[in-house]
Amino acid sequence: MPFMQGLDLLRQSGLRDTQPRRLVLKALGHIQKPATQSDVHAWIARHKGTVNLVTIYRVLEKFEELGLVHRHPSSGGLTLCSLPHEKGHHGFLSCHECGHVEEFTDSDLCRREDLIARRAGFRAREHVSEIVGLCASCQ
Amino acid sequence: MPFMQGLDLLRQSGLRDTQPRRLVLKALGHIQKPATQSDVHAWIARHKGTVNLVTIYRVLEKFEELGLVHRHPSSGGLTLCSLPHEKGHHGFLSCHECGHVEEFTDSDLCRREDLIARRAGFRAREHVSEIVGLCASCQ
DNA sequence: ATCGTTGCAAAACCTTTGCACCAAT
DNA sequence: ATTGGTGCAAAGGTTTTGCAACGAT
Repeated sequence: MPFMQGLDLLRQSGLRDTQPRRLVLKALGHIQKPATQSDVHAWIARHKGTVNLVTIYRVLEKFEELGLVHRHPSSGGLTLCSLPHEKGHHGFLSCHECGHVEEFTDSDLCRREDLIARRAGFRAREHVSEIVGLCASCQ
Repeated sequence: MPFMQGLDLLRQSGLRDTQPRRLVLKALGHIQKPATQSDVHAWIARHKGTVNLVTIYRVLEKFEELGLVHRHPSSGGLTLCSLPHEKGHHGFLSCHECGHVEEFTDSDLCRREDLIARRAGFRAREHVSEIVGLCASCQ
């Protein structure tokens, strides 16, 4: 149950443990692909739950602030963070066939990016990176 | 005139050379930051031009297909491609202070990304990368 | 003359806001 | 009891669509 971590994280952040938040967490945990607010809404409805779409916007906004949910560069969709304890920059691997997404961290990649920035006179603050391709089971 | 390349590219692609397309190209060439369709529309209006917003959506859609315009990962804004001849993956450096954007290519970064993908069982097809920080003149 | 492009109006969508009520602490 | 969270209705904004007219070749 990867999404049980979410509830702990909520409490730690002083947020209340409510039904809508639990359901959104559960939905994201099952969908396992970048999803829109509307996808989450539909998933919950399909599973006999009821959460107002506006609430889903607000819940996901909070989750994103907490770093519990990430927004994907290319699709704009949202997913549960799968590496909630790893420090540093999180990159994404996305399968363009089945939509499967994995996160990764790689310090060599980070260092390289910092170097590129420095050479251009930039002081890097954050990185965004996504690798799109075919996952193991889609090849 | 970096955006004069655009007209050539249009002809090469068999597209017609029209006033709206010229104006959009000119606007992007001057704005030099990630811009929305509405930003481009406003720029043109401010410079005594008239292009319907719907047309701007359609023009930019075409430009993006041609690779003449890029969409930025973090902001979603559009910019003229500044490295239209460089082969391979284009990454972005963006300044979060002034909005200035530069593109870069870096084969070491690409190789590293391919390696990360391979280790996860992915076959990489395309990369998205953006480095957000402070540009030289904003530090 | 042909057919790609554009403008207009409207529809369809997506996201945000205000406010009253509800519920977790 | 307090205060954060939620639902509802409505507003605001963005993007898309259909169709007739226009204009580049």
